[in-house]
Amino acid sequence: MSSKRKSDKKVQRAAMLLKLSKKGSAMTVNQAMEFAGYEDDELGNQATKKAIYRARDSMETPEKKPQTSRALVAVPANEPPPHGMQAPVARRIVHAVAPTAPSKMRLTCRQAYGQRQHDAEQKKLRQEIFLEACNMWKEECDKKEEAVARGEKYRPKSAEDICIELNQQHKDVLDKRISPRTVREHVKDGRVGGLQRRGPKGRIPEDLYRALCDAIKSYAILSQQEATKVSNLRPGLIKKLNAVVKSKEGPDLRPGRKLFERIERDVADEIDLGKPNRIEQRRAKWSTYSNINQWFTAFKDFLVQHGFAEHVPEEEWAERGELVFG
DNA sequence: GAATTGCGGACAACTCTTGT
DNA sequence: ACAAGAGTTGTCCGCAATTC
Repeated sequence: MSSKRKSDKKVQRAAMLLKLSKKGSAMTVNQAMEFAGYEDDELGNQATKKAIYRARDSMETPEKKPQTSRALVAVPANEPPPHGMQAPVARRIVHAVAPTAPSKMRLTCRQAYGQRQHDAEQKKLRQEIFLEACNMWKEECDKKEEAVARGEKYRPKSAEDICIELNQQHKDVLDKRISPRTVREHVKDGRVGGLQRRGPKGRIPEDLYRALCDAIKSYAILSQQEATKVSNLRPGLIKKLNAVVKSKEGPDLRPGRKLFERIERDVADEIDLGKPNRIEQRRAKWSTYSNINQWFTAFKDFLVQHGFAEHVPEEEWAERGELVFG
């Protein structure tokens, strides 16, 4: 077989893989080339890639990519959900292995709370890193502009490189990397404030929304300190929030659990609505009168026993106090 | 060849509808 | 009244094509 025919076969194989991968999972052209038998040094060849694209396009039109449900990972009970559940790479792998919708598996309360807290922390961290990337790239763009104005040449660091650098720096703590695509868009549009949440804007003004978050946070923290309302804290809060929504004039808000869930997501890293504050509960227990009294009695005995102080008879306490140091 | 951009799917947050 | 699913809409971001 001639080398040309061999190479044609590889192009056809890669094109077929690329086409088939569109049906259930996304495969990059490089991956298709690897599977088709191309060597590592051939993977960067643009001409070959173009030939593969042409071959793919000349094949019959692939079926429309089916809608896939979110990747759901089964988590053993009583264990927090694993980190990295939402990594984009993982999503694609799940699609490739199971294109049909997997049956949903409910998380336990503890897993769900753990997941919410983890998500909120990740959101904050990602926001900070994203802002840093935007600032860095903007600085590079400004430098380039200034250099051009002076008639000089300046090769700016690319958004891609900046993101690679930051993602590498934070790879141990960041589940989902930041994308240079988004950094470029934000800087070009002059957007400040970092990543915005997806979806339409809510109807509640920002200051009111923050006030609601603070109110729920305070209420939850106080309840947790009592450590007595574990079982009904969440539903109780939903009912109270609904009552507030219904009683106030302003934006047309409908009562329901959705608003509460939104607030819960936003404050999840600061409180945990599913558990009593055991540490606070213990602290409260320690700080009772009898405990403090016991500590001081023991401390008094220690001081007298080791000769740091002298015990005063009870009838002289009013005049000299309970202990005399010296 | 590296960097950027257009396209489109995925996703998230919302509203609306329907069933209980 | 409430829960759950469907539908809608705006944003994010991966891929491939295009530009520099």
